[in-house]
Amino acid sequence: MPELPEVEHVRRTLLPLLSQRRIVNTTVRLAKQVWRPKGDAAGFSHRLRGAVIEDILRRGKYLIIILSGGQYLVAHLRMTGKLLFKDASAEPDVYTHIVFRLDDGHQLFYHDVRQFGGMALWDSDPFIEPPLCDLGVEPLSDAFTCSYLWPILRRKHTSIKSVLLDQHIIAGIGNIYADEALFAAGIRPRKRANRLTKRECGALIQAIRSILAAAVAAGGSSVRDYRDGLGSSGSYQFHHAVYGRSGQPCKKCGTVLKQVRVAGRTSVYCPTCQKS
DNA sequence: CCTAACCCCTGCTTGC
DNA sequence: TGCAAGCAGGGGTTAG
Repeated sequence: MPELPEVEHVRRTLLPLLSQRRIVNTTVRLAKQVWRPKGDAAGFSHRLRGAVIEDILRRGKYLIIILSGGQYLVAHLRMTGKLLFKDASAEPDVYTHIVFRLDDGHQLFYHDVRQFGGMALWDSDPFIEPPLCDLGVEPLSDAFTCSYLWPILRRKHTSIKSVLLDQHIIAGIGNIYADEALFAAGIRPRKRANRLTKRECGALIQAIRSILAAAVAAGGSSVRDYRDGLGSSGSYQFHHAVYGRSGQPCKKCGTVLKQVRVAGRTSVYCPTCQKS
């Protein structure tokens, strides 16, 4: 469940290690994880040969590796995906589905137990086409304001939690940070989006900003699977107020935290601190 | 257009 | 102790 903070931390750990490295060989061990050209392991590997990694960007939960020659390697880790920087002697295990060998002998492993993630190779600007062009605002950018979010909330009849998880509205929030932000803003996950007050909208934006920033600084949350580019855990899970704490006392008021299903996701909240 | 449900997948947890 | 069912969930797709 890498969300924005985890993906951003992966980006930051990998960038200095991969920058200016040339991909000398690519081995695809599970073709379905090559999303573009779809399932074409040979074409994917062939086109990557000799490409130099120039930069790594992030948009929402996507990583965009900028390559020489006008190519772009776009990765989405979904639930259990990892991009791991390995030395020359490392051997891929059964969950390592793509192996990139670099000119300095190091390797980059795409590792994904549940095989939900994947990588796409573009030979033109991927930002102007789906799925990247359809993503909503970056929540840590200056564009994430009440004047952006409030008009959207007013026309949404679904739960506020569904809105936070909708990548077309805000890019990068997943189940962990949706629950944490709603707790910090004092709003229950099942509350209808169009029932929020403008004050609550403002509080929610502030909560999302501060929580995501703190989580990035902590290297993300390692709940089950998430590891950064060097295989290290993050530490923000120790700061979770509600996620994964159903049945335990609220850290603010002591009330037992409740668990409900919202938008098909498990959601934990404090019945006292969060208003419906 | 909008919203909810389903599906993909494997490892871990739960319950009998 | 063993085994099966349930759960975890991002996002594309399908159904209503």
